[in-house]
Amino acid sequence: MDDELLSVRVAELYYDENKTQDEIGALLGISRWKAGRLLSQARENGIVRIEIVHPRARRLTAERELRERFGLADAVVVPNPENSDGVLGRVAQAAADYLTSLRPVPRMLGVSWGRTLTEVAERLPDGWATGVSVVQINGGVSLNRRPGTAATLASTIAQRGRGHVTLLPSPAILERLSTKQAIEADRTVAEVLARAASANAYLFSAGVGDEQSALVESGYLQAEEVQELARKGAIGDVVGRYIDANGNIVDPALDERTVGLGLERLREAATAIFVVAGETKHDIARAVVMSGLCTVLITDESTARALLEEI
Amino acid sequence: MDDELLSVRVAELYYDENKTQDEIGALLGISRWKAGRLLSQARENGIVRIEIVHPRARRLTAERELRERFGLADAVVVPNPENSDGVLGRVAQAAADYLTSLRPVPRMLGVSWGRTLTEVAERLPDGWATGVSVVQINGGVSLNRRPGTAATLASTIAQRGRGHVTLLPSPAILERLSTKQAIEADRTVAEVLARAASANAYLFSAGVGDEQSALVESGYLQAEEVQELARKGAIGDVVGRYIDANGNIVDPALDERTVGLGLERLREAATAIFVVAGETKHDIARAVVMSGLCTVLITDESTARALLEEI
DNA sequence: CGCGGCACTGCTCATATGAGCATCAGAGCA
DNA sequence: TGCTCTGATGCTCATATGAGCAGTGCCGCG
Repeated sequence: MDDELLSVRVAELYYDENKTQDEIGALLGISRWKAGRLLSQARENGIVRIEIVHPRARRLTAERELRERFGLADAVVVPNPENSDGVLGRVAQAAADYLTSLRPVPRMLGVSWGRTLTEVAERLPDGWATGVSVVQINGGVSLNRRPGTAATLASTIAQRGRGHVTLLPSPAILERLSTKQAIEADRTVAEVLARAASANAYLFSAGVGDEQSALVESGYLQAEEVQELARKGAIGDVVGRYIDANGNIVDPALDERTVGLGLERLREAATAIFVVAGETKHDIARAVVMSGLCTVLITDESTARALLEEI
Repeated sequence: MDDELLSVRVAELYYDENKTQDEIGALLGISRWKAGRLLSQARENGIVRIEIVHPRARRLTAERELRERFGLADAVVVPNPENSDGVLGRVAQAAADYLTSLRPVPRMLGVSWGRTLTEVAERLPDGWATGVSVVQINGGVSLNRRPGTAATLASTIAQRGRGHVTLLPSPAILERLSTKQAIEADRTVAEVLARAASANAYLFSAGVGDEQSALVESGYLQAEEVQELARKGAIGDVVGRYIDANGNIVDPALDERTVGLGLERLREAATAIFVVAGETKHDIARAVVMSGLCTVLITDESTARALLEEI
């Protein structure tokens, strides 16, 4: 009987029959230590596969690699479910879990909006914090076709955290620079922006630069404008601002007309939690992570692998 | 954080990060014992799945149940491969392994023939035994369309076991009873049959009672005859003899014309190794096992499950 | 209000396990 | 043949683990 087969036998007796290595040794006519060594071999060679099957399980090895590779403060990676839908839910759940156990508890939390963050908000348990101030970090009131999502999301997070919300009463992108400057000068808006800049933690996601983008759906941009941005190298948007693969603003003029927290503030934040899920967002995720826009990454395994597979 | 989620975290740290339960306790702010308990829970609830992936792995739990349920001396169950072909190979490999490690080494081994046993013979390692006498237990020389398989199989087993083979020089089934009696009376045949009856171990498989049966393919029976047998309740054949679900001979007249070891000899044998694989053979496997035709069963997991699922 | 039952906790102690080390057998070579 | 090197073996000992037990707090019930 060759060594590999013996490994298999030992592994079977140990894991399926839960015998002790001593018993296994006696049974197979080998010493206790040989049994132990064969067992380690079996684990190393992948003959024994140990898997943690649970929607809220994580991939700690990938997390460690991400932290090291990109200098992140933290990373959370959840396994992809069998059928690819449900990823968003899992990642959102992980983000909710992360927020809940985040220490120190953030006093002021800046949030952006979008489908991903809505899912996160819905999964936050009641009482996830006590007395958190939530502030919107980019505009989006009223023009949204599904009205109120942006506001609802932020206020849900605040309510469940036993705190209050400050909404940013402004469109995300304005048509004219002068209007943008005017609205920014307005005291109510200026105050919100100041609060946003002073938050000690941020929670945001990112959009892909295509026609299904939330900014297009909400009417802030035309499909053609997005196509033009893509031609200029845009791969997606973060808090309403389009960036290229290096994390740079693609169209400074457009960016000037965009109301909300600047990317430089995000880059210097102590805690910037980036939540991203799904095959379509691999590229924008890479841009965000590589250009230092976040300190914490929460994502799915397939995205994590894509990030780590880089040479 | 609820208990289930905590279990998941503990399992991750224990199995993915191989930390000790002590470390995990410190990390999650629980006692070492609580960590241990959560780990057992995780295993019990199936959150942790430990699998042994190897073509030669076995299913020891099923084996134990089979032994207990059917009073077998031994049972070997191999996992079904992903794609259903390859089962026969795995089971044959298991049978070869079993024979190789069988103690006491059989001095005289009675073998039947068929595709399954051919596969077994091919997988026996050179030198699997030293000086084994192999004897055919049912007829089949010459009429076989793939000539020599039956003989080759037996002599391969003998050669690799450093022994010699005794072939049964007779058709499996004769057209007339008188011919059968005459050939049985012939000294060369009678001697072989006597040797067959005196073997201390048997190795055999079974055929399903349909038109693709080896007995039909070899020309011993017509398709119509098999259909007629099926109408009478036959579910398959063992060493050339057709039996019903209870293990009884279906057609005594036909059985009288069949040359080879009787089933009653098989039933009283100290070691009768039955090798069977594949979905189509579940019924015949059940008949053989339930009617005590074998003392050792070697099969695949799906067949084992079918046998055990009985009420 | 007091009591028994029950689940859960953290302990003690026996046992199982892995790391590190001395020993040994066999291959390769002078 | 005798030598050295290498890889495997079985040991000692420190550590990790699980079984069983006593203490604790909570619940429902009289």
